[in-house]
Amino acid sequence: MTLNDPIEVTQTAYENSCGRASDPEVGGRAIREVLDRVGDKWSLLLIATLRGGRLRFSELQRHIPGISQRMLTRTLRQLERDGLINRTVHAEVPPRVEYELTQLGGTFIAIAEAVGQWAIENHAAVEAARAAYDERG
Amino acid sequence: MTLNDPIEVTQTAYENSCGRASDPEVGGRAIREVLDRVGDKWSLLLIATLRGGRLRFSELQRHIPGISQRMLTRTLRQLERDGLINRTVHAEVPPRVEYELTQLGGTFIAIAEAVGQWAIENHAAVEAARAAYDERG
DNA sequence: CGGTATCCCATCAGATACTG
DNA sequence: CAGTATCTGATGGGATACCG
Repeated sequence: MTLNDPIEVTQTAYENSCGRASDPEVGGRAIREVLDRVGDKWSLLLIATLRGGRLRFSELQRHIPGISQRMLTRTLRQLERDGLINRTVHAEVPPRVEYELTQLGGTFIAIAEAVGQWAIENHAAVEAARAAYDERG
Repeated sequence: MTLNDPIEVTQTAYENSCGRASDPEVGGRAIREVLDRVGDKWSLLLIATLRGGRLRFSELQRHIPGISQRMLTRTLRQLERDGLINRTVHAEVPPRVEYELTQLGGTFIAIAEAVGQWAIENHAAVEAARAAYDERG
């Protein structure tokens, strides 16, 4: 499979990726690979926030309430290392640093969309399930 | 939703979910809610593994190499509490316990598919980006 | 078979202080 | 402005032993 293949989720591709196919470990590793990359507390949110275009450090901090300076820096560095975002330092005083999704990072937006969408549609059901479970003890 | 439906996300729904809309915090919470639920090391993999139908505890353990008994139990309990899987205890000796996706859990399969698919298509590019980043220092 | 209970360590992540 | 450095408590998760 090449990088230029269209993104379409075929049954075969899924079987290869999710643990019931001939080699169950392939899918397990694939899923955990991507989770190790963007399954943390802030990565997905950062990708989603950068969807609209480049933003500078302080703008990201404002767009993502609750993130600490330390975690913003760390998450940005990790995403940069993984090739999902670009970091541009402008030689000015005061310094200006801008971040934007790479093309590779852009391919992940569909995932972020799907996750956000699922949350909106189903969080009420999950809350209800929790309440029921906790009440039963 | 059936398993073969494409993942379709409307622009409006996305804007509501990903931090550039009128209330940025809504999307942030939505995404982190679902990540807190299935963003851990094993949940998504478990959901993917249960896609093909009900499995008992020991079968799950065999299907997911590397998971400890403790983490399998913990993850199953959490997913059960959140209403994503059902746990059925058969009153037999020796005991038999089976797990299966609920309807709500089934709606999450599309996410698992998308994540697995993305990993397969892009993990080579990510590896290359990492190597390049690390070489530059 | 399908779990619990306990111990232990690595990593995560917030707070705070400092810097080019 | 955009970080780095350090400290600290919280959480994650494996290993092991035991149980109904």
